[in-house]
Amino acid sequence: MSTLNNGPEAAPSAPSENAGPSNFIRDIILDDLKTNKYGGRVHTRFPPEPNGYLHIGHAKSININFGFAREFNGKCNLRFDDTNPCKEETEYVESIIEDVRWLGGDWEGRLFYASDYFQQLYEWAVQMIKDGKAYICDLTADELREQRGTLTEPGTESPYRNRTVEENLDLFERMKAGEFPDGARTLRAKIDMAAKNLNLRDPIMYRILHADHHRTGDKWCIYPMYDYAHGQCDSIEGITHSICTLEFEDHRPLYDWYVEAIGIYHPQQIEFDRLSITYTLLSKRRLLQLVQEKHVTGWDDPRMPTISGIRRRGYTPEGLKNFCGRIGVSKTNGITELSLLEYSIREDLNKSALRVMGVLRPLKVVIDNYPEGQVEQMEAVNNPEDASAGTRTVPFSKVLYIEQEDFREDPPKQYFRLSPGREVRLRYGYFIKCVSVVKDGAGNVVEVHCTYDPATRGGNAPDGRKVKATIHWVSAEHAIDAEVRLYDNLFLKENPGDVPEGKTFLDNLNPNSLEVITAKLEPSLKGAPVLSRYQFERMGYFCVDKESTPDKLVFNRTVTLRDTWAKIEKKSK
RNA sequence: UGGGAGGUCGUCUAAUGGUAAGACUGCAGACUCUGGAUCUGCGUAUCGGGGUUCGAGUCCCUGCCUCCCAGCCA
Repeated sequence: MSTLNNGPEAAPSAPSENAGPSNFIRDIILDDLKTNKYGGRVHTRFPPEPNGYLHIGHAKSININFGFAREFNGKCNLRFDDTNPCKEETEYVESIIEDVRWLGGDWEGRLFYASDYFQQLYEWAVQMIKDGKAYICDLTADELREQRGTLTEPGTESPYRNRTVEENLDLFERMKAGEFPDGARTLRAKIDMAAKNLNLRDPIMYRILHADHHRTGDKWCIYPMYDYAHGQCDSIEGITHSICTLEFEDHRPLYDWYVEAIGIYHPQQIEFDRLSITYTLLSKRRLLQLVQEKHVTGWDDPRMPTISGIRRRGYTPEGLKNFCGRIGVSKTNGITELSLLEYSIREDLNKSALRVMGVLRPLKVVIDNYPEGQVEQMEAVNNPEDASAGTRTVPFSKVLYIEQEDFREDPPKQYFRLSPGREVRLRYGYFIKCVSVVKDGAGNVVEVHCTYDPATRGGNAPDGRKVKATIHWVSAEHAIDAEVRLYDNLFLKENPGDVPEGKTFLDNLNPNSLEVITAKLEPSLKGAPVLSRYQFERMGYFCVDKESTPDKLVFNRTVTLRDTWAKIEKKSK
């Protein structure tokens, strides 16, 4: 660390300059590098099963696996764990590829499938049979379950455990040839029916499944189990650090057992904690249920925590990456607050999103002393955080819309916005003062009349007087309509899975997670392309939805801005 | 009551026997043509009990709590 010779030509110090806070996996890698355990290599893999769409939890894993590869000048493969033909589909493969790429994962052409290795896996199984390490078992699923024992009691050995090698070979060959129906027999590893770890009680290596596989079609009717496949796939690909989630901790002894039994290169499995976020469900099974039962419009519904959903919602890869950096990596199973995710997204959007004015819930304002028919082009800053984003003009005229919540006939204490007799600034416009209101039959204010001060053009008063509020607006004549979809949490409870007897997570669904309104937007938004992101000043970040058309703009609210006033108001109640 | 893994501010993460730190949240304030952003300040934590040590979040013993495991799922 200390360089005595720290002149300009001094060698760069330790490779961990951009490493950020430490975590236990990085420590392991660093240590392996130091001891030259893998010849200086770092090679990880991201191994999704194509049985659903990727979600934020996977983003964490992607960041870890591709991140370490990048950090240590290593490699990260994308590998589909497709050993169960009954659940896996090409649609999922395609969405996963798109999502990993969007998140910045670069597999550099190393796109693999467990199914690429079916033949090799089969040959190793034959080898294990010949070595007396595996046998064909005729027990039914029910019988097997009974004989497995329990958490506290050992299992009993299968009556088929001691078949001859010849008989096992013959039966396995015939299993492969399709002679037996689904479930009739299995190939089992001969380990120890009394093992404390249930995974070691003669686990199943192959099962018979007469099902079409999304890639191999009907070539196979026997399929390897996850445990029998995963370590060997890692081994074939030369993976050094096989990083997975905590629930596989119990499987590591089996992972190790297989690669040792076969006698091949032995990668190391390392487990970290799965991500959970408040008010959010991250379980493929339940997300699938939400889709199938149409509680949401699809996997990419912007309320879904899927990558495709949050992409459509307007989240950015950079924001997600920052979030992953903040949550860290450990082995404690905690629950991360949604506010941290939202903070990370806002942080990125604040730097990059163009500012525009849009009125979500319009209230008509007439400026009594503004010349009828006059239109002025007001100059507005596109992004105060980025001068290079430049400026644009926004039309100003006699009749405007402002936000309903920016006017109060009876303003509470601390309310700075427009109210009778009070002067506020229209952003990039003029100071206006409310002189009267028009009400409907029910007594609701439907129109506000103001006067403007021509000397305040652009937003500043030459006499130096101040206003306490600046509000956004659009010119009624020039505004364009847009559908805006306002989202709230999909679930009402911090932990959606926390349900009383007889209820399900569906009972925690937020009935108001989506509100659709028609907003009035400044005309510069005309033709905004799908997926483009904006900040509607003072309201939040919004993203053009894929259903948007040139004739009908559709925006999704990505996330609101921090709203100090809402907090004050809530507190005073 | 078997095996495995964990327990540090409200939340997430650091501290690798030597001053318990950072971020988010919350609260207070400054600034502001976004009640945004930014800035400043404040607050709260080592699961309990023993022990080793000059010194323990860290090592040892013990107790408590939480999570995972009995798919021919991954």
